[in-house]
Amino acid sequence: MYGLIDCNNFFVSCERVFNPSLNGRPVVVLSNNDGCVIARSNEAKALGIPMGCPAFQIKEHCDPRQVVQLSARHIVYADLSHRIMNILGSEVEDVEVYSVDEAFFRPPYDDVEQNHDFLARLVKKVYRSVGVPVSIGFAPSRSLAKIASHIAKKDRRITDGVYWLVRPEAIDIILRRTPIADVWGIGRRLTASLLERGIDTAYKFAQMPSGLVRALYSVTVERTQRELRGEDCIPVNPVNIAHSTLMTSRTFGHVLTDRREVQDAVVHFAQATARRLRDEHQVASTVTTYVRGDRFREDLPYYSNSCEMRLRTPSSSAMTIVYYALIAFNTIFREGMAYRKAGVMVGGLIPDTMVQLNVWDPEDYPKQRALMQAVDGINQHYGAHVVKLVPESGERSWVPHQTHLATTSKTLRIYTGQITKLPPKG
DNA sequence: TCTGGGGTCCTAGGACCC
DNA sequence: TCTGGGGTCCTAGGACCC
Repeated sequence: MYGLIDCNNFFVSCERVFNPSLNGRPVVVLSNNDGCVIARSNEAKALGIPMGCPAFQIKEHCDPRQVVQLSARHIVYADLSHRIMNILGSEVEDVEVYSVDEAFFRPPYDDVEQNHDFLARLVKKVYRSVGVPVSIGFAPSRSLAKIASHIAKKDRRITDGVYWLVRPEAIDIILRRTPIADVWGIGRRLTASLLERGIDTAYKFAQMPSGLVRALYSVTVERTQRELRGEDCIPVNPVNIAHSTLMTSRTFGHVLTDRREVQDAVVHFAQATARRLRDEHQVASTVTTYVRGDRFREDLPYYSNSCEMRLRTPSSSAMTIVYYALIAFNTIFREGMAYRKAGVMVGGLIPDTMVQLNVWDPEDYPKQRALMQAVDGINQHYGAHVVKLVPESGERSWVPHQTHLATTSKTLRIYTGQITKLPPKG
């Protein structure tokens, strides 16, 4: 049996924790550059604003003046997420954090009624202590738990925020009412393909011969099908386990053409990625830099390219990651092109305790490691960017804009890292 | 005027080997 | 005329997720 806890309209709910006047109003949270809608309150959903809607198209769905638009503050959301996951971890076993606003877990009782009561209390406890409303579903498989949690969310009044799908007859009834597109793991392409075959509900999909599903699509899709039949077979990677790739990328606030300006961004992304590597106690075997133009500007030449570098010795040192990211950047940068986005990705990650030193490597691994520890220590103490190792111009002409940041109290600005402890004078 | 960021897994096909 | 067979490893690209 699996439980799934899912935060309702998570980013909007987080903003409401700090600004209760947003309650009851249509609120959306916007992605970087205030580009797309990435979270909607129920009121905003009711106005017909779709997920992923570009901000400038909100007016096609309603009067934009009635909608509160907020720039995303992911640091705040991550923190509230941790608090919720900690509460969950203190109440149930086998928590698998699946995303910032979702986690699977094992419900504690054999009896469904007992579980329901216990989890309904958990929903209340999370709301009381963190202020974010959550929904919980539980079922024999994760895919069914997903469907159950959606019902729990939708019919909150009658479900206490908890819904279970356990008896086969009940599962059948619900699957008949579940559009195929709503099944976890069935995206746009698969939906289109299945609809062509007349498969429009989760129930019809579950009834297809497994061999056919396997032959037409893949083992992944077949597993999803078995999940709907109540079999537990999706190996959700315990996210507490290390990543296998890490990426930092941004769409710039505007198109850049100057090499220095784009390079600035690449250096910044490489440093940020190296920092995350060290936080995870991992080292990278490859570094990839990519750049691309603005896919919506037909008046500019479009160019997109990437280059992967293999490191002689896996590393998490900012100097090394930046060094390779810049070699890759210089390989792909073309004068005369217009750049709107860049990113640095590291791959082939392994625990930093497992590095094989390469005797031919001129880089002095232990020294670099000690240096990075010192840098991280200083930055930890005095605030994020006191010490940098590599030249950034400081102009940061690439920085995305965020014009709808919530005005907040000083306490919250400290809390979100907008104000940090200053170094002592002298 | 304005269109996000960060991940995972699977498969097909090529290189290479015996 | 005839031109093996099977295995592994790697990579690029597609599909999906939140």
